[in-house]
Amino acid sequence: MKKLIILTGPTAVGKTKLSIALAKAVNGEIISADSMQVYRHMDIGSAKIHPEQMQGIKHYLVDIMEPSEDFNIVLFQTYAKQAMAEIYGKGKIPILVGGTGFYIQSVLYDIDFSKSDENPALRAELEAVARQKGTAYLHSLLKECDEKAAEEIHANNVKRVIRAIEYFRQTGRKISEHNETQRRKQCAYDARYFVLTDERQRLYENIDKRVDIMIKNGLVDEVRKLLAMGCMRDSTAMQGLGYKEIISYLEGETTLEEAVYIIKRDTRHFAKRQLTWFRRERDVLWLEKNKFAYDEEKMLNYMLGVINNEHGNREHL
RNA sequence: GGGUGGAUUCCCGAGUGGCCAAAGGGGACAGACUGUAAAUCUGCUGCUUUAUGCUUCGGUGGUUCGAAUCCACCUCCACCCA
Repeated sequence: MKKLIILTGPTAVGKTKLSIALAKAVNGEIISADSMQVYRHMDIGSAKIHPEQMQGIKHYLVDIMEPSEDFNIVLFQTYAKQAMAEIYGKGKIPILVGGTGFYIQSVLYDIDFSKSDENPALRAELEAVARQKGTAYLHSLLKECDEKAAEEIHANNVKRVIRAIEYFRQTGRKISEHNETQRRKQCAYDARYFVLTDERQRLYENIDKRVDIMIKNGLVDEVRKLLAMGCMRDSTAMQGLGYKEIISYLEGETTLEEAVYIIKRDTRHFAKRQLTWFRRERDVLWLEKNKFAYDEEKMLNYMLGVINNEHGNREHL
């Protein structure tokens, strides 16, 4: 099995910095697993790595889309696999770095997304149904075609209810069964899955600080330019933290102060959700910064030890 | 100095005699997630031995079978008049 290193963790924990040192130490190249850094012109708000910071380490899946295009997990998986093939071809190790846990999972377990395309017309139709007849009614439609999915998905979670219905209408199969199969998949690589974390309070403080810096660095201007470029408010890219809130401000719906408060708060919520995701993942190696005295070299040494161990993650758990 | 309005659980805020451990929102905490995932959604939030239990609605005392709700005094805050 091929070696794959994953370095993830909640937003603002310090993944980027550590990833460069790691890539240098293992002769690796970095594939960004980040749903927002794929977009060009979204540098400040996505906390994108600067080219100088890369220190010659090649990065994949950064700046590959226009904000007007919709990125998604299937594209991610496709491109990431291509990048990995390229990296293995060079005899190097791919390092997946980024906070989008779902993206990481799609590669690690090679989740199968091939059977069902998204169908914008159907989605729009079902959204209209939800609006006109209510979420309970929409949910009852799901119950008719996939009872198990209906049990698992809360009626209020309209997006997921719609996807489940869409899946059934397009493939004639139940998404609940598909999910069940995918869940049982074994890891496709000889992987080391590191999750960098810090004490909750420190993490939150860093988030607040980072948002202030983003504003200072011109986030508002960045968003203004994106809008001038014709970016639509409801595009996937503009759902990113820091973008949708600044748009609200620019549209006069909130003050800048309120927007900043909301960005900070929602980023904290996001970090919490990331942590919940990683806790649930199997075979994860937690890198708690305080246990390494916040010393990057100590963390790196530990990681190298794990990486060079033939037995992989399990031996260390 | 005089007058009026206010003080509610971590915060904001509803509650004007029993159905109130107290609506709603926020935060915090926990969780779900398999083609929008920085999205979307859920749960929970006084204490405990979980009960016709205990403590809580600025403080003290009172009225009442019963008070966050009524009365008296006190403390603090806001505004108005001097």
